[in-house]
Amino acid sequence: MTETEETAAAQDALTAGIALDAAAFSYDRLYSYRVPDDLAPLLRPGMRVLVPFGAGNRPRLGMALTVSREARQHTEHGRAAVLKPVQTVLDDEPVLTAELMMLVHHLHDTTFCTWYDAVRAVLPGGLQLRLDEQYELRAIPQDAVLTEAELALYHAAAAAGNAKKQQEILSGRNDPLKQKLLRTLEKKGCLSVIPESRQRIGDSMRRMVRLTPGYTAYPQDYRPTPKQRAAVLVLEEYGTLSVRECAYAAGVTEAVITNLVKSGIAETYSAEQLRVPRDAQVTVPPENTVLSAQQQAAYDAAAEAIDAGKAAAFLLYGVTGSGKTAVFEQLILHTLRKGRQVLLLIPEIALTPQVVQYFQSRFGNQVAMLHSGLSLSQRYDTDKLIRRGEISIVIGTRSAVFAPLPHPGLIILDEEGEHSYKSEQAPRYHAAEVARARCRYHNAVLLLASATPSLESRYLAERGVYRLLRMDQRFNQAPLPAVTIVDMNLERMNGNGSPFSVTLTEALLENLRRGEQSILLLNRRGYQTLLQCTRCYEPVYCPNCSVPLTYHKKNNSLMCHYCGHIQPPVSKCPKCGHDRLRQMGFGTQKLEEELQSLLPDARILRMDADTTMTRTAYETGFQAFSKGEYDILCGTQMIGKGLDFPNVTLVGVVSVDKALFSGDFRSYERTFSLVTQVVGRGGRGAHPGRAILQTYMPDHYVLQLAAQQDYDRFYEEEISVRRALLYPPVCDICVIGFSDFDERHVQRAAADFTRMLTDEIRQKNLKLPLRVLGPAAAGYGRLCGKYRMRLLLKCKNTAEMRCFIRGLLERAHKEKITQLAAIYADMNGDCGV
DNA sequence: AGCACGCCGACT
DNA sequence: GTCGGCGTGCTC
Repeated sequence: MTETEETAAAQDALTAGIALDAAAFSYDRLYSYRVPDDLAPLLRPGMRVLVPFGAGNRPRLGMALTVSREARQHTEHGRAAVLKPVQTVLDDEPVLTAELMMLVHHLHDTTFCTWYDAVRAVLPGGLQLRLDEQYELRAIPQDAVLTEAELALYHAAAAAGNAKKQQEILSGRNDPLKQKLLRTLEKKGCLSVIPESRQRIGDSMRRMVRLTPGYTAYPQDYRPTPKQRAAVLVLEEYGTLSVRECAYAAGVTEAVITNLVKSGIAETYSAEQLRVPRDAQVTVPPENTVLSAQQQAAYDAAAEAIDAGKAAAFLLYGVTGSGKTAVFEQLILHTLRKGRQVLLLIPEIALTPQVVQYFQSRFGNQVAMLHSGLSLSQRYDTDKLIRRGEISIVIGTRSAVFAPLPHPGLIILDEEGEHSYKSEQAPRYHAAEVARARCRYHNAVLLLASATPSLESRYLAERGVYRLLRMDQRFNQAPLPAVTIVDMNLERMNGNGSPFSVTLTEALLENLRRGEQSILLLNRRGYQTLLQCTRCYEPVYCPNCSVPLTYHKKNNSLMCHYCGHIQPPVSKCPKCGHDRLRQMGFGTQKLEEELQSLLPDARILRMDADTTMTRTAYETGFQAFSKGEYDILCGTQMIGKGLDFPNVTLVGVVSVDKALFSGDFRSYERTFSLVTQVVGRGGRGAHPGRAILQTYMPDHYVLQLAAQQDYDRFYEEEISVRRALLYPPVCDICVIGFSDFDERHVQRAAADFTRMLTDEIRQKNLKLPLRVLGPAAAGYGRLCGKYRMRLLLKCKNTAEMRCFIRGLLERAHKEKITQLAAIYADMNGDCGV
């Protein structure tokens, strides 16, 4: 077809808008492809395709976001752009719903990611495709001239014993040289390369067996052998079984079943097998729950909004122990009765088992959990059940916000201020933002809940964006623990060098005597947190990070908590060679040890990232503690969350002082939240609780307010600081991050970018409010061997501003700054670390 | 990222 | 004259 013919024929050609996999930010856009006539009936938006891309027309994976008949697009010169054709359609059915495609656009508009980054985020987990190649040798054409290397590879492959060996020899994975040979061989006609997409996960099927209607009607017409007879008896008893189970139950091999089928006595068929448990029983009917007056008021407000069928957002501020979970439960019941589904997000994977258990005991098999810790096949099956409408309640972590529920009516974010709701990789989204977009789309209700709402959410509630619901009384009027602040300076002056103040020690002993449980918080894991030279005072640093190494006693090694580096302990200072090092600080391991020697009879459970590597460890730990198998639970912040422990009457905060000064403007907020939550763990049952807060800064207002559980005062204090210093939520902050293994590269990239930014502001005569801070080394200047710098842009997060930043990133690539260092932009991301 | 195009020096 | 170095620019 000549170009003119093609132009005429293509006036209203079927065109697909494709998001390309593995496209770098600099050339990422929606590419238009022609849909050939034979693929036109197959291709719909939300399906994956292979398309030829670039000068070499190498097949690329892509997602069709639009399929439409539209007039031909034109290039700048007015000449009709010649579109390449879609090569293969990979899905039979769309894998993305219209709503998920809306979310792809939303993510792309708001988070400086590529189109396919956004696609990957919303794509149900089990559906990730991998691109692969298959090779077929052809006869060498007569006129072909091959190089020696080409000939060698060709003959090696031709001599391979079998097809599998041949593929192995030819496979050019991770071998650029071989890749090149394969391309030239293909060009010379000696080889065909067939692109293949591999879906690693599919439906799991099981061979089932049952008796035939013929046999059931006239069993006397058949003559089974004795072994077959045994299998028939099993089938008569159970009706239908898997072939395997049947053979096992009858004590015969599967060959016997095969013969049963041959003789027409039985028949087999395949049935779907789910790789997720579906055996939950309702033991606590939610209809029986009785709410307190405050709970009822919060429930009524949200339930009314659900009935109204219009998008609405609530911030539920409920003090620790006010019974938020019961409100969730009743709102879920209400939503299900409307025929709609519910999404409940929680901040940590480790919390899912107990939360899922709570809701499964009330809603049975309608509940499923979804998080990145599931195996691909579990995710695949869960997604399938959700799409099919067999799941009405999804409980999960951040990524579950994309769960393909057909028509959610309620989305809940529990502990909404937790920073795990913000993704730290592209797409750098916040689950609350995505949830808001989903609620707008479905006219659903968003419920953000916390005992210590983030400043951002509380601010939005004040501005009327969220409706504020308050629950400031504890359920059953249980009193808040009485908090004592202990000045550790006085303890040291009085000669107490141990991590436990006299007050805390006595309280622990008292609790032990009474048979009541205690919780101890220390936000440092490991044994000793620092190894320091006694001459030059230099701590022993991680070779890859600007972080001191932590000594772990269990494996007698020094570990880095950021990059995972492990090394044997050193006996000489790496800096000055001095051979006397002293161990400083203490972590949860040492805390446990000292606690044990202080209270030899106490049964102590330690929980931190080291003891809860597996999720079951967390679950069994929590269960054992709530059953009373331990007296004391000590650990890092993870013990501050989770469900009730009614028998806990003492909460001790051993130390959180360091958290107050982590270098992030949010460090006060986080510390307040941590202390408030862990203090609120106590005194939920019959006995009143007490809390002891050890600190070297007893007068610090954050600790004072946390001790009083006075969130409102804390908010007022903190918001005035944010106003004065211009920090979120009063403005937005966009972090521009730079990183590379070479320190000078990072410095030059950051400097060049900043220069370019100032130039761009002047040139474009930018009217948007913008204040530039930095560039400066990131909190930890080096992590995992990479040097890191950052530039902070205080700005207003508008479409215009994002467009400006996007432009900067593109220009950074054009000016080759991205060759010096990796650059990312993150709106309202983490400004510390 | 990959690939082609194009403009320079070293070679048959 | 031509082969191949890699700097530059584009990718529907």
